[in-house]
Amino acid sequence: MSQTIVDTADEGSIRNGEREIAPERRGSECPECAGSIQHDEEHGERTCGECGLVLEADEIDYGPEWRAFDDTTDRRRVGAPVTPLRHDKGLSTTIGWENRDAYGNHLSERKREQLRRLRTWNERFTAKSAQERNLKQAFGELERMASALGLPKPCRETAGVLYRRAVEDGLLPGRSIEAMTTACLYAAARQHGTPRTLVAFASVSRVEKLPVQRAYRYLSEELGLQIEPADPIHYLPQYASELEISDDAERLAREILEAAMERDLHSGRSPAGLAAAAIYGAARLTNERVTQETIGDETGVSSVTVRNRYQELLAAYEETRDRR
DNA sequence: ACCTTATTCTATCGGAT
DNA sequence: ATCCGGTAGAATAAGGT
Repeated sequence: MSQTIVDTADEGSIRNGEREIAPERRGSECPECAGSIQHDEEHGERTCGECGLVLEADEIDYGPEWRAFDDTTDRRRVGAPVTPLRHDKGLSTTIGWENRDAYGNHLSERKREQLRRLRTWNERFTAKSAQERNLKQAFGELERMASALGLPKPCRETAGVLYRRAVEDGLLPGRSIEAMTTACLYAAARQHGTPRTLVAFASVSRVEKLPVQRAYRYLSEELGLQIEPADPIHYLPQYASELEISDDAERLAREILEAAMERDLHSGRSPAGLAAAAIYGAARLTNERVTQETIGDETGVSSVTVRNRYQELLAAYEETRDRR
């Protein structure tokens, strides 16, 4: 949470001119309804507590930078980040099997005994660090995929923790590291309410969708993960920004989805599809020109699904609206 | 592991703007 | 000319046996 403070302090200077955000938006009140702004670090968003308006998504990661920007030697920001993603340095030693010294001479019985004990222990340590190397590689992959998908830090950490548990519980044998890391990240993203579709993960991962899916099932089964179906509303911020939809439309889409959920229109339907359809419906209501094709391309949902969903979504929305 | 069912996808077309 | 809405059949997901 200390990061939250850093963010708000830096924001004014860093973001000046970089984004077209009206000054009043940086305050703590929502420009629409004057509700208080919640800084939701987990979702990487700043949202209004009252109306759900998302002011900013996909925030900058404020981790340590490892360098100083000014001409002083002050490296205040340097410091080891304490994170579950740490691993050991992977250093290890190998001891040869021959009972000879560096000149090829035979060793005394006493020395041989000593070497045997050393080998035994070295074996144990290197076995351990082999696992650490495995973790290191896996964490590197996690970072790569997470940043490709714009997933915030807490989410990556959860993924790291999940992966470590998976390794410790011996879930890895018979499965590729890639598939398992991807599965962990997928699970973590859903737990954190920043879901991405499996297809999206497959596109940044080095493995196909199927092994990832298998690994995910296995993972959630074995670790007893309780992950609820993704909430379509969580897809809205990313879709809206990819499609360059106005804030108004995004908020409208949110209302549409809420109305739909009241009527249980969402059960059995794919969350991503619902979100895409809500965006389309909202854009249509606010007279923003977006074709079903474009939505489909950007969201990975087919245009057929978009049109099938958006009509019933709008119907539900209008009904709820009329009752007020 | 296989089967069932509901949902989504691909491909396609006629009609509307 | 492009977009929309609908349809058929294939593919896929999830649950049950």
